[in-house]
Amino acid sequence: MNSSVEENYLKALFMLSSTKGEATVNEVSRFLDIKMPTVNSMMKRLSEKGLVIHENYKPLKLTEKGRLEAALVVRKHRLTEMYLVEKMGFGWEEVHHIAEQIEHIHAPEFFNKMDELLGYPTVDPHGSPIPSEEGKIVLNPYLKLSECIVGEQVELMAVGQSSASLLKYLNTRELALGVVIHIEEIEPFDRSMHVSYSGRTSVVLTSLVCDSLLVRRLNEETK
Amino acid sequence: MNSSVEENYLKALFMLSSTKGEATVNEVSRFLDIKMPTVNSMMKRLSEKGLVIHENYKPLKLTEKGRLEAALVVRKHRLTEMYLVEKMGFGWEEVHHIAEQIEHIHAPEFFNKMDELLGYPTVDPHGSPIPSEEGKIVLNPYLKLSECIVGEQVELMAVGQSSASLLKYLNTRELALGVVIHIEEIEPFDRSMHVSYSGRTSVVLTSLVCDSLLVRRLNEETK
DNA sequence: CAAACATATTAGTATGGTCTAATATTTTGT
DNA sequence: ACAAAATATTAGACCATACTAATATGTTTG
Repeated sequence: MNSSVEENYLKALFMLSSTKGEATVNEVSRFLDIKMPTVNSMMKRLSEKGLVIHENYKPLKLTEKGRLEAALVVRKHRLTEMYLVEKMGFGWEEVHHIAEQIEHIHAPEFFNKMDELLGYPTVDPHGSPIPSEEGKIVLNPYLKLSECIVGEQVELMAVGQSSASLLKYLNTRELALGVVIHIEEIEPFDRSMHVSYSGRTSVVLTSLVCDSLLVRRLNEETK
Repeated sequence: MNSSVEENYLKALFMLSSTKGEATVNEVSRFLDIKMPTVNSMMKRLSEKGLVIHENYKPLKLTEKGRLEAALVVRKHRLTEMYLVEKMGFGWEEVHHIAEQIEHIHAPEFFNKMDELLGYPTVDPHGSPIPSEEGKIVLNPYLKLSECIVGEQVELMAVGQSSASLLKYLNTRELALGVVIHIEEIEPFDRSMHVSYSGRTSVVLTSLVCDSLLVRRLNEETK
């Protein structure tokens, strides 16, 4: 059984290495705000436990076992966040620090119950996938709005980063999750979009906003 | 801020000293299954933090501050148990070990939300009071069924100790929380009771069972 | 009341998880 | 390619939380 501290290192490594498949001691150190020697010795321990591959002066990698255990922590975190928002009525900005603690609870039945009550979601409202109990994750579930082209119809599924200001911005424009957006026009020089949705037409979204909105295509071929 | 380990010592002391107002190092040691010297040095620390009164070779007492912080841990534990049962559908036997972990989460808003969703309960189904946010507890909320007299009508509010066998026993007799029990007769020689409820009459409950059932009087004077 | 027993304390050790300072290695820039 | 900078590692310290062994105090009982 891993301690919550060990779980935090695994989770950090999981997230930092998600693209390149590896991460450095320095990156983990900055991410967790823990000094490098501490990270170093912890990585030695995790390596002895068979969770991390750590050769001197080389980047860190998770073993398959380490990847699984890290994914389960991420699963617990994201399920908790969704549960707090969907079932208890918290706002998205309030739940992170609670989930950071609850993710270390050792009680699979507790998280499986949340999963059940939430209807087995595979992604959270930030577009981040929720790993399954087996550590599986759906990949690239959503698309950025900015990657779409003129004429497409898409459904708003999640927001990439939910700053208070962005959420407020979306609110004032009645852009809620689930809204169907039709792309009318894209300005080539600044990549801003003219879109219509819910009766509104020619709403302009800057490229910054379009980069933050995660959508699903609704065209015929995707069905 | 107290660590979860410190919180466990405070909670132990709170529960062990609830009747006499004090407890010994030995009692805490047995209760937590931690060796006496460890308890001793921890009590020294808690004493320095102003949470415990500890004079050499004397019993331990909580200070007012210590009592409050302990009560808040108990509050978190009992609210969590109730929430898991009432809102998530767990059975009473499953929730203790989950609550033992969640009680150490530092997030008042989380527990206050549970409290709100539960309708601000003051006692849990074992008849144990749930301390308020200010550490206040209702005293002697319920009565044992065995303390009642012939002719009284009472409502089953809680069970003193919920062993699997007792719960099963109650189940087979359709004795659920909220059932109104009428006391028909008490056998003087073994203190067993003949009671009626929900259409059943002359059901015999042994004194052992009557000691475990916590009830509330329904007679006129109590209103 | 004194011996035996239970309880409490002190002293010393270990491990997990953190730090700083010193040193080693790798990467970067001229 | 070499010096400087960035990164990584080792060594040594500290605190929290546990332990065992040894000792001290308090309680019970013949």
